[in-house]
Amino acid sequence: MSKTPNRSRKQRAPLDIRSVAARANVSIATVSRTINRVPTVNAKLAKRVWTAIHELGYVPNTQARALGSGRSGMLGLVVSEITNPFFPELIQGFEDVAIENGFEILISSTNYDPKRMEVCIRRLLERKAEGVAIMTFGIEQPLFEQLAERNIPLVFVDAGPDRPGVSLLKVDYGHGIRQGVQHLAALGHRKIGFISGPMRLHSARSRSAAFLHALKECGIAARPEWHVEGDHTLEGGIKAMEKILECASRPSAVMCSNDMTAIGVLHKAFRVGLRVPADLSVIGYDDIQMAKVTIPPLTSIQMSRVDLAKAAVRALKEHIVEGGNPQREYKIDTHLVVRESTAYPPGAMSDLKSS
Amino acid sequence: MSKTPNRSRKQRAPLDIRSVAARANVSIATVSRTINRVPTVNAKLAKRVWTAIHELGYVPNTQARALGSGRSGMLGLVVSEITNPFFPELIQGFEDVAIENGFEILISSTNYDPKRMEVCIRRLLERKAEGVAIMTFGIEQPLFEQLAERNIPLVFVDAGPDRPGVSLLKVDYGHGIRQGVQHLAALGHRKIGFISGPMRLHSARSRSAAFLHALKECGIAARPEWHVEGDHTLEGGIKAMEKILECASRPSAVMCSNDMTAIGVLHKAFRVGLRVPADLSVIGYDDIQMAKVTIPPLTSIQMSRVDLAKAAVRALKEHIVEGGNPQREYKIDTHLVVRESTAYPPGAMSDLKSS
DNA sequence: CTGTTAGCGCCTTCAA
DNA sequence: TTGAAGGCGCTAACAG
Repeated sequence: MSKTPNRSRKQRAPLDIRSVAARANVSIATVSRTINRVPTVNAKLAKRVWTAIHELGYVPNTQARALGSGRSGMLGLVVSEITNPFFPELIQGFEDVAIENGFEILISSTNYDPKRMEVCIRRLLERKAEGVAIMTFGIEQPLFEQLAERNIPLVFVDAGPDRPGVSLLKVDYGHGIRQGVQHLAALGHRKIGFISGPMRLHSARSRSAAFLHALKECGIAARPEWHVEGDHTLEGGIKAMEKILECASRPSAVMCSNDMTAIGVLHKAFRVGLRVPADLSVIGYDDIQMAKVTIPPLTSIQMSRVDLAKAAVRALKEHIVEGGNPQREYKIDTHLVVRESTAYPPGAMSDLKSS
Repeated sequence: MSKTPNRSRKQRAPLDIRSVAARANVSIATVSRTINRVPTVNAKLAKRVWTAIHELGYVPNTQARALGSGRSGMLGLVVSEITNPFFPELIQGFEDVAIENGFEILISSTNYDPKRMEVCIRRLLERKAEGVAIMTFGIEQPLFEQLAERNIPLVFVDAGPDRPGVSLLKVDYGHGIRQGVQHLAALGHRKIGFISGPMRLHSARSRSAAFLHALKECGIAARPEWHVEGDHTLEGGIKAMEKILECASRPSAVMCSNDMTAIGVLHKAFRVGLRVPADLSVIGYDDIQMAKVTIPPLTSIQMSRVDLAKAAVRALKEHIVEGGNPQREYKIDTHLVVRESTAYPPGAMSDLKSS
C-alpha cells in the first residue's frame, strides 16, 4: 500500500481526469486535449472521451486548470458600489460580453473605502486576474498602480496612467450635455442650474465643465449660485436642490450630473410643491433604467452601459490574446433622451395666454 | 541546464513561495505556515518571513492554495437578475458577511434563463464552491439537484429539497402582510386590491395567500377582480394596475407583491391622474432603497436583505466547518414600514366634511 | 518547532 | 496522433 492515494479527505473516488481516461481507455493527455478541443484528436477517441465524461458526470477543476496552464481566464471588474443602480446595469453588460469572449468575471466593489480597495486589489492579484476594468469613476486610480506594475492589462474610464497595457474609455460627456442644454434653450429656458458630482472626480469635473461650455455656446449666462456641488447620491441631490431653492431667484430648469441626483431633485420638488415639469424642468445623466419610471419620467443623458462594457472587455482582450491590436483609447458616446421632466419654462405659457 | 525552470512563459522569476523561503532562509513549509498563521511558528522566523514577503511583494496564488488544500474558500450566490434592485442590496450584504467569515463569493445571475442556469451551476462546480445560496425566489430549484448530489451545502429561500446539507430560509411573509392589511383597515379601507407576483413562484403564492388570509382576519371581503397576477417587474405593475382600473368599481388601496410592482402602480396612477395617497393608497413589498424616494415615498413591507444574507452565510458555514451545528430552518422576519403612499380612503374625509 | 517530501488535478513539452 | 512525465504553486503529513 505504498502508492495508495490519500483518501481520508474524501469518501468517493476523486472523479478526476484520470477516471475519465481509464473509462475511455486513453491517456489523461488525450482527455485533456479533448476537453480543450485540440483539433488533432482522433474523432473516435474524442467521442469515447465525451461519453466517459457524461457517464461519469465529470467536471474539470478550474483551479487545477489555471495552475497548469498559467491562465486563470478571469477578468476583474472593480466598481464603486453595487447598490448604485448604475453599476448593476454595467456589471450585467460586462458579464455578458466577458462570457461571450470566454472569460469569467470577478466583481469587487470599493464602497469608496480605501481599505476595501486594497482588499479588492489583493483579491485580483491572488486570483491572478488576466485583466482588470476599473470603472469606479473615482480617485482610487493611483491605488491600482500595483496592478499596472505587474503588467496586468488595465482599462480605466476617462483617465489613467500612461503605461503600456493601460487603455482608456474616453466618454464624450460634452455631446450629451450640449444636447441637453440646447434642448432646454429651445424650450425657452434661460435660467438653468446645475448640480455637479463630487468635484474630486474626473467625470464630475468633465460634466460640470461641459455644462458651462454648452451654456456659453447657447449664449446663456452662467449663474454661480445655481451651480452647486452634489455627490451623485439621492440625498446629495435633495440637499443640493435645497441650496438652490434658498437662492433669491430660482432657475426654471436644473441639470444634474447623474440620475440619482435628479431623482433627489424630483423628490425635493415634490416635497415643496413644485410641479415637474410645469414649474421646473429637470434633466438627469446616465439614463439608468429607473429613469423611465420616475414621476414624471426623467429626461436624461444616456451613457450606454453596454457600450462601456463592450469596449472594456474588448480593450482587455486585445492586450491578453497575443496578436491583439491594443488601442490606447476607446470613445464612448452620450446623447439626450427626452422624456417628460422637461417642458416650457413657467413664464412661456402665461405669455401665450395673456396675448 | 537540467533543472532550469521553464521561463518561456514569464519574463521575471516566478516570485513564488520558494523565492520567499530562499530570501528568509527558511523552508517553504515555514513560509506556508507563516502565511496561514499557524501558531507554532517561531516568532523570529515569522518576522523574517513577513519581511521577505513585503520586500518581494509576494502574493500567494489562490488557485494553487485551493488545489493543495482541497478548500476553495468560495461561496456561490445565485440570484435571478442583478438589475433588479432587490438583489444588489442582497449581494452587498452577502458579500460583507461572507468576507467577515473568511469566504470569497462567486455571483451568478440566472436571468430566468434555463440555459444560463446550467452555466451557473457548471461554474459553481468547476470552481469548487464550498456552499451555495440560491436566492432566486424562483422555480429553478430542481436544477440545483446536481449540487445537492455532490454534497455541496445549499441554502434555499422558503422551500427546497429535504436532504442533509440543505438549509432553508423561512420568510414569515404573513407577519408583514398582516400588518399592512391592518394598517389599511385602520385607515378605513374596505376595498383593497392585490397585485401578486408570478404564481409559479413559491414566494409569490405565499404572499398572495397571506394577503387573503389577513383580509379575512380583518373581516374584509375579497374581491377576485381586484386580485390580479403581476410578474414582479415595473411593466408588470403597470399592466396589472391597468386591469384593476378596468373594473367596474375601483379599490381604494392596492397592495403589491413587491416594490417594483408598486412603483409601476404609482406610475400608472400618475398617468391616469390618480393622486397617491389621496385617491389611492399603495403598499409595496421588500422595502428596497428606492422605496424611500418614490413620489410619494412608498409604504412597504420590509424583508431585510441583511438578515437574509447573514442567515444564508451562517447556514452554509455551519455545514462547511466541522463541528458546526446545522439547523434545517432559519426564520426571517418581515414588518411594515409606513411612509406616505397610504392614507384615508377618498370617502373618509368628505364624510367628515359633510357632517 | 522546522524541513523534507509527496501529492492536489491538470497542462504541455517531448518522444514515440 | 498519442502517451509518458515533469511541472504549476501550495498544503499537509511525516520525520527529525
